[in-house]
Amino acid sequence: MNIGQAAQASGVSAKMIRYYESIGLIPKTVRTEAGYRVYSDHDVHTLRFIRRSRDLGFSVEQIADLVSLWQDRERASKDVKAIALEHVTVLERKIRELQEMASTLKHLATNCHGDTRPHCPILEELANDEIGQGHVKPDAKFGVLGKAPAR
Amino acid sequence: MNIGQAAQASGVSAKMIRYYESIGLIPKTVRTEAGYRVYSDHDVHTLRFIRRSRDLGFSVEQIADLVSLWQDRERASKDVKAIALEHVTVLERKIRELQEMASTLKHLATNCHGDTRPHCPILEELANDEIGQGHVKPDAKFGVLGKAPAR
DNA sequence: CTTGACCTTCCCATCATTGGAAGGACTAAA
DNA sequence: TTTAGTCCTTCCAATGATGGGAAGGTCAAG
Repeated sequence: MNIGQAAQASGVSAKMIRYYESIGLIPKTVRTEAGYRVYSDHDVHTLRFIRRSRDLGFSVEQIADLVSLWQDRERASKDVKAIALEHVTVLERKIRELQEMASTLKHLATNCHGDTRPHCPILEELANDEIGQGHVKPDAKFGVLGKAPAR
Repeated sequence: MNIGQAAQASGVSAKMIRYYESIGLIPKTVRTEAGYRVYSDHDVHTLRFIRRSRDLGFSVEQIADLVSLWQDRERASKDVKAIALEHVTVLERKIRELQEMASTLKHLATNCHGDTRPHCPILEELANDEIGQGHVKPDAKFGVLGKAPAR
């Protein structure tokens, strides 16, 4: 099957399939004489594995590890579990950061009349020189809201 | 004061100050004869406002709106509140997505022995062809974990 | 043989941020 | 005064995962 059909069947866009190939996450496929990439059901199975890993928020780097463990029949399940739990830790830290932002904002918004007058505690708080550098302090490796898988 | 001191005082890196200037979030500063940017306490105040907005996860675009409302003495507080609440909505959706990922992973990890044997429910689930396209389905505009403010 | 849907590669944009190179400016000490 | 070191300037590139689009080749149906 061609790349478009593999994309359809796996839920990974053709663009991303080519990208995954280019970075070595998936091996280079067989090509037709005309240069078209050809995919097997097995390839689609792998792409689905990758897509579900993405859906769970794993990075491409982690997915590479997961795929190689998946294909290794001698693997130790603790190696997989370690990746998963490490990721859970990151997710939970992110969740806490976002929750702190949301609760701060909700609190401020609660105290804001939201009418046509200019007085606004939200702006006052943002302009408050008393609050130090850190406060919530997003972690060094990951930001606030990222860019999109966007299927 | 020079850009380095303004960076120190505001918690916004010199790099970012130049960037914010280049995109018009802050106005161009006065320069010394040698071309050095010069900042006042007022400028630092604005930079702190911006930094705190970033800490709360607002996008640069939203911050531009907030800054202009902040500087507008005729503003209506409802305009500020609307931006804040819109952002809360986004944050909360993001939180739910991450929570779903984390709980799925924790559940899978619980069922994984995590020993030296190869059997692993985590990989089995990732490889499970029964699960459809969407399932958790990260939203279209924002991804899983983004890049960093990283102070 | 044409049309339209597919495929190819290549480059660009996103978002906020960091890193670094090349070169000029300033400051303190020798 | 020279020199070392730190600061500043601009410009270019990379990050991560993805989409958009152009220019051009291929294929199947009509």
